[in-house]
Amino acid sequence: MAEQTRTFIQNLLMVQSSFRQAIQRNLKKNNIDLTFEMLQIMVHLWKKDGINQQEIATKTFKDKASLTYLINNLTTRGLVFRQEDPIDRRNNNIYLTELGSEYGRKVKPMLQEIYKMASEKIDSSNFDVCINYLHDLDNAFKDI
Amino acid sequence: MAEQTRTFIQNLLMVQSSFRQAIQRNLKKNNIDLTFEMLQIMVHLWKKDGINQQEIATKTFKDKASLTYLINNLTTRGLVFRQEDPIDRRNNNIYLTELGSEYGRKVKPMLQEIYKMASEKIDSSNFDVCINYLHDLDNAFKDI
DNA sequence: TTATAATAGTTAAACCTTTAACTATTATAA
DNA sequence: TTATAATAGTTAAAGGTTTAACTATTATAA
Repeated sequence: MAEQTRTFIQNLLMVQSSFRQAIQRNLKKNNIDLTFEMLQIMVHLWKKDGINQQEIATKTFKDKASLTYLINNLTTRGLVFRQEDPIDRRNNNIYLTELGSEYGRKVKPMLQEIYKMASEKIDSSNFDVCINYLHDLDNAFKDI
Repeated sequence: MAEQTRTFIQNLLMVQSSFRQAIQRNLKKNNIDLTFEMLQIMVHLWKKDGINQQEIATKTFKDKASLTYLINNLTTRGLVFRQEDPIDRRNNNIYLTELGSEYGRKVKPMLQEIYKMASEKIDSSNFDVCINYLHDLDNAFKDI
């Protein structure tokens, strides 16, 4: 029923906002000079660097033009650098600097703690149902 | 468990992105010159105008500074106007213009159709569980 | 092989968000 | 009553997003 979907989206945007604020608040509290968006990029690079901008864009649901901007900003801060892929010269592979890796050792535990604290207030038995709900919505919107 | 929450947030951001794109796509298809953000404001005004900027900000999970910007933009397009509240002169009450109301008669059915189409692909029996999941997450992040 | 299409990235312009400092107004407590 | 706090809104600066047009490179099909 349409009104349920409307309500769900409303609440989804609410969570997106409170999540964002929680992240920003904790970055600040820990004196970490990163924006929410930069962090989104870095999280993926801490898992695996040397991936190109388009891959990062896809993983973070961002536009490739946003990636140009964000990678510029992260480069300026000395956290990452671009390296042209010798096999396919259209690609810029993005690598962490030593400083970029170091940030990870500080920030990843902070993130883990945030997720852990949130998890303790959630009834995890509903996880699968809720993830499916999100997937169904995502597929629906992609076709509309 | 923390990894579930991490996954949920990831998927939530995915849905937020596909929802946004669906809205933008359909606005464009129907030649409606509104951004996603302007639409968020207008949706609330079509329900009830004469509310102040802070109320709109709260309802849309936006900052009051964003509202100043967005109301300026909507005013420029001739869709709304500000009116100082005579009872509490700190407030700007926002009213629809005739053009703003007219937009609603075109855009509201489009939105309703989007929600309706999405709803048809969702198992609505899980709605309550999923809304509660969102509320729990929201409360958790507000405390972190 | 060569023309064409697809892909990765950049740029510029317009738009939106966030933060902090600021003004104006109203509420509250000593 | 008056000083103080709280609330609504604005502003400026820095940052992020979106779109379309663009370049460079690689893949594909005639």
